[in-house]
Amino acid sequence: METKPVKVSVALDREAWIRTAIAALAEHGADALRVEVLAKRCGVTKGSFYWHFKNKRDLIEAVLDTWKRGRIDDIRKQTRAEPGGELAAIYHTIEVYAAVRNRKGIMIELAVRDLARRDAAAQATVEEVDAIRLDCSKQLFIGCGLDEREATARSLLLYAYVFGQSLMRYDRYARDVTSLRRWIAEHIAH
Amino acid sequence: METKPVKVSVALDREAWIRTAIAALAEHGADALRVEVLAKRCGVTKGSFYWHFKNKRDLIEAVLDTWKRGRIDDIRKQTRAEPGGELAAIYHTIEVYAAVRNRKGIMIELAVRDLARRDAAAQATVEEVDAIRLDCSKQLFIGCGLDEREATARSLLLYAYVFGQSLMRYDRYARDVTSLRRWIAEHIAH
DNA sequence: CGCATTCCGTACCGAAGCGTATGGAGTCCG
DNA sequence: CGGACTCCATACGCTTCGGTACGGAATGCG
Repeated sequence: METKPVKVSVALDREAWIRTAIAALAEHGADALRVEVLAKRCGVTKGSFYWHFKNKRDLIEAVLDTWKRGRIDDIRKQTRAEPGGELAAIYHTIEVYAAVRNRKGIMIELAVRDLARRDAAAQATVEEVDAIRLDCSKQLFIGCGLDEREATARSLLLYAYVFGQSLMRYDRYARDVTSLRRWIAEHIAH
Repeated sequence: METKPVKVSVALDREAWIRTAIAALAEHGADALRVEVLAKRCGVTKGSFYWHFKNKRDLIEAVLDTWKRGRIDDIRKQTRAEPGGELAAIYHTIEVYAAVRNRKGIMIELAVRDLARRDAAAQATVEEVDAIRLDCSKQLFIGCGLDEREATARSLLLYAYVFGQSLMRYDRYARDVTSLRRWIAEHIAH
């Protein structure tokens, strides 16, 4: 019982490392997960790191787990649409990933997907999150009255579009990017 | 004049390094561009590398340049559609990036885009290629009779979809992935 | 007070990375 | 034959990274 405050403190510091790691992931990509670099960022040294984590792999898996839980929570929130609000939820999902705002979240998303190309655990994490995302989005489309096949397809198109769009820079491609995005969002939604 | 055969040979070896680098890029991602690793792959040592290249940066820019020229050539070919064949060219473009086949090309594409997030030169290269791709694709849609706004939007949607789709694993998402992809391709094309 | 636990700093090791210097084998050419 | 040039191997220095070992300050607790 008396170990409770201690463990809380430990958990906090471990969480601080994970938060710093995710921030580094957002700013410098997947290869920014270097122990001494993160230590400097935390204002401590490696000694602290190897107290809280078994090794680098331990941190990576903790980061993946934290990221996964955060994504799943977000998905649940966005999908918890009252009947009749499905279309609005769909538009909201598209807009959340529309570059400008939420840039940090997008950068993390891309960094994790980059990790997934060389790391089986990251690959599994991404697949799990994507499966939930696709399914929840599909339910929204079904709630709009679409049949199974169309809902499935539109859901995949939605996420493939938002991720692919975050890989590109099309500022100069069109005069009115906002109008462009709106057309696409409408074309995906219905 | 007599230096001609020599220079050809030199160019060939330099090209061999670049080809090896691009192959490593496809297999192990952006951080696979390491001098000694590539040297082992080429069956030589660093001594050869630093004869053909000033430094690692020199190789990266050569790789980017080679990739850029290859992409632009491909785009020109795919877009050189005879009048009336625009729609077929659009479908072909989508199918080329549909994961299964051409996996190597997709992996290179993702690796270069990963580089672009931390490297200004790579960023510029990607932007240049994307600009041409989007423009050529837009012309195809215009050739199908669409107005400027819709052609612009569908073109962006097309490329964002194919890139984003290559970031995901949706094998288990639907029973008939082929049917899924066909629905989406038709929805993007018209 | 004194001991144990928590948390972190320091020092060190081996591996791997980039880049340089230098020599040497082969080739071309007068 | 002999020099010059091409291409690469070897050896080295420097830095960074992951990981371990150990010590020490701080804190809590009997």
